[in-house]
Amino acid sequence: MSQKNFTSVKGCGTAVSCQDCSLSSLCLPLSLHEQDIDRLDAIIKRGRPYQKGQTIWRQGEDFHSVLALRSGSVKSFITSPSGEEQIVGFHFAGEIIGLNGLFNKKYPITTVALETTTCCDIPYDSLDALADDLPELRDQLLQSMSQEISEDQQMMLLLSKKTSEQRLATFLVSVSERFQRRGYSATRFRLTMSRNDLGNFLGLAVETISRIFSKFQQKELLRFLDSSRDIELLDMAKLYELADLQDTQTTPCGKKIAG
Amino acid sequence: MSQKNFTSVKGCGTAVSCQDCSLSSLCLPLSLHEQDIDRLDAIIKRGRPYQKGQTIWRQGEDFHSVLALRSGSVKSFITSPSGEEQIVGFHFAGEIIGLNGLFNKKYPITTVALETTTCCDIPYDSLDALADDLPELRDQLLQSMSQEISEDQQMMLLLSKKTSEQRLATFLVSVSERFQRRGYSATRFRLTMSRNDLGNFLGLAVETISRIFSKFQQKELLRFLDSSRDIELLDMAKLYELADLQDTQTTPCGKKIAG
DNA sequence: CGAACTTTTGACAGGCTTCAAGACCGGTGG
DNA sequence: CCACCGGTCTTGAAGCCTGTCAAAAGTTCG
Repeated sequence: MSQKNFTSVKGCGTAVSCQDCSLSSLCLPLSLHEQDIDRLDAIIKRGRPYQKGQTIWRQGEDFHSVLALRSGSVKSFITSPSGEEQIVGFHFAGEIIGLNGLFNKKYPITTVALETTTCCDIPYDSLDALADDLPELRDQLLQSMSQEISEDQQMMLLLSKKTSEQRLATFLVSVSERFQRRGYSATRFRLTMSRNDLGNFLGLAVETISRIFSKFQQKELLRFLDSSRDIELLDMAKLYELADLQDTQTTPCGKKIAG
Repeated sequence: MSQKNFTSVKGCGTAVSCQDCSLSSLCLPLSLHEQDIDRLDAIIKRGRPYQKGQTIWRQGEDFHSVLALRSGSVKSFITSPSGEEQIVGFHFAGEIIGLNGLFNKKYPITTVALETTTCCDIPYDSLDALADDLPELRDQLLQSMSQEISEDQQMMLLLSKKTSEQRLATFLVSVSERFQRRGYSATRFRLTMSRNDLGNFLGLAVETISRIFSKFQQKELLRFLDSSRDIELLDMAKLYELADLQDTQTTPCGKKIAG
């Protein structure tokens, strides 16, 4: 099964500068002046891609930089002392991850690539220094984190109050909105995470995820294309109704594009 | 039933400046110079106390300021379109609330006093201006939010993976640590929230909360003093074991003192 | 092509919710 | 001071949603 186009990022090759990157409007929605963007551009390191399953950073590791995802997708999870794992978010191209390593200067989560993933590495020391001069950048960082808090709290509501059907509907609608905002189809996309990951994230067993997907197909709310990972949403209205979503500004089930 | 001493805050009357406030080491853990504290002090407004049940701000309201709680306690919750409410945190004296209103310039949560509560009002415009000059203050704000993200994510794990007993144990141990850090007893304190609030927060029915408390009393893990709100923890070791807590830096079930 | 993994589907069980009723508590007024 | 009332808390019984166990079908990749 080949990677679908709508999850890949074009026009942002390894040599491209921030200013020319097609993601700049996503990962740099702040109103930076051209020269400021150049300064940010100067501190960014473009590393080699992470392969599927590769760990980007591990919980407890020293915090050193934040990453702007240029293509691909990742999952982040926390691990309890007894070994229980909880996925706390999926992230796609155009999103910035790792900011929550700020507290305590250690990454509080483990982040793993769900597919081949490329990203821009932004050393935090440099970012911090740059933020000294640029109030807009500071605001951007604060807002990103503020938004993440809201999203996590909506996840708390999901995990605490919603039924399995509502949870999956919420997830699908949220992901749909994120893709749409990024210019891709809102109704057809690839789920790069396994059913297992999905269940873990939504607080459900794998089997339950599978069952709800089957039920949704019977109800003709959605269907799968070539594989069980390529999905088409057929009845957005019903899905939205099921989801009982807060508003269009923040959604649970992973972070939207900052800003 | 009179208010227990260990939840009240002494030496921080209405006329006291930040510098002399007994909470300064809690709500101002940042390494501000004396003159900087004076500047912060100057922008803080000390309003009249909120009564039990009174709303401090409502979800969707325009964001204008953050609050430093000087005494009392509050609960914060989000409301879904269908009216479902989810408590996302309890806050006690020495904690700063409202920072997550930053994103979108609206409060994403409703906050209500659980008892008579006094607080310092910090207008965000002033705080923002002050942060321009004080890198330490900026770091403090970022770290507070970063910490809250970690705590919310541990709540996700709790809601997604833990049993009812583990949830309640986690809550008790977390609250205990927060009180201890503030200099109060780690084993005897007053639960200012109702069983209903507790259940809502932990994703359990009121009846379940009640049943687990009974079970914990049978097991002699804890006992209640005069009322069902005044608790004494008898077996911290067992409670910790049950809780399966991440580490001592961040705990779910509400925010610790920032810093 | 085969091994390992993922996904689906069925049967059953269990933890928690729901429903119901009674006990307890805290505040009010006679 | 005490009786009363509304709300909170506790306890029991029954039911359901979701998890667990098991097995088969589908998918991926060397």
